[in-house]
Amino acid sequence: MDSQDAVGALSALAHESRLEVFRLLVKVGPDGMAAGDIARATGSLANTLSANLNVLAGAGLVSSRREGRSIIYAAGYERMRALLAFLMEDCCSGNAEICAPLALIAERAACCA
Amino acid sequence: MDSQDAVGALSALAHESRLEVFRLLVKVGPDGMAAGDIARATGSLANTLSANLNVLAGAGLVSSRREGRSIIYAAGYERMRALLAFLMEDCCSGNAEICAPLALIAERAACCA
DNA sequence: TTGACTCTTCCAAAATTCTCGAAATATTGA
DNA sequence: TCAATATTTCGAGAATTTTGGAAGAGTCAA
Repeated sequence: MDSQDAVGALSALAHESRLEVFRLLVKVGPDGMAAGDIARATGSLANTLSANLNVLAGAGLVSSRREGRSIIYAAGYERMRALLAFLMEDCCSGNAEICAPLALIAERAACCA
Repeated sequence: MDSQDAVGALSALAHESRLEVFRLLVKVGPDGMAAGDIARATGSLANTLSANLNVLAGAGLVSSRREGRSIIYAAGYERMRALLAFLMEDCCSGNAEICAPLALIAERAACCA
C-alpha cells in the first residue's frame, strides 16, 4: 500500500454512512450481506448506498458477488490489514515508551486471540 | 471515540499532504517539529500547511505549543491509538480464522516491541 | 413473456473542501 | 521602537463530493 492507496481508503472511510456500512460488514464477517439488507440495516436509499458501496469497493475495502437477484458485499479484511499496517508504519521511530500504548491496543484489538 | 470522532480523524488523514505531515510527525516523535521545518520538509506553503495542521489539530491528531517564534507540532499518539482501536473494534465477531491476520499485523505493527 | 424484485447508472443541484495571495499577529534582537 | 522572523487568518475562486429522482439492467417465478 502506498500513500495514494491509503488516502483512497481513508477517504472512503471518512464518511458517516460508509464507515457505518464498513463496520457493519466487518462485524458480519466474510459471508457478507446483500445490498438491500445493508440498506435496511442502515436506513439509506438504495441508490445512495450503491454509490457508497462503489466508493468502498473502489478503495478495495469491500468486495461483491452476485447471488440470485441480490448482490452480496463483504469486508475486505486484507485491505483493512494493509491500511492499519500503513498507519502504524514507522511509528515512534524506535522509541519504546511511546510505542508501548500502541502495541497494547494492537494486542487488545486482536479480538479473537 | 465515537463514529463522528472517527470520521473527523479519517477525514483529516484522507489528504495526501496531511497524511504526509502526520506520518512525518509520528516518525519524529513526541518532541515534535516546528511548522516552518515541516513546511520545508514537505515542500508546502506556510499558509496551506497552517490550514492543514489546523485540520489535524481539530481532529486531535496533532498538538501544538509555542517555543519562541516557532510553533512546534507533535503527533497525538493517544488519538491515533483510539482511532486504530475504533477501526478494529468488533472485527470478525469472534471468528478467529479471519481475525488472525489482523492480530498478526497488529503484532507486527508494534514496531518497538 | 410478463411482472415483481433487486440493484446500478445517469444526471444535475447543493454543499463542502482545497488552495493561494494578501494582510494580520506574535516574538525576538538591535 | 523598528525590522526581521515565524506563523496564522481572511477571502474567494476552483475543484470535488454528496445526494436523490428517474431510468436502465439483471434475475426469477409463474
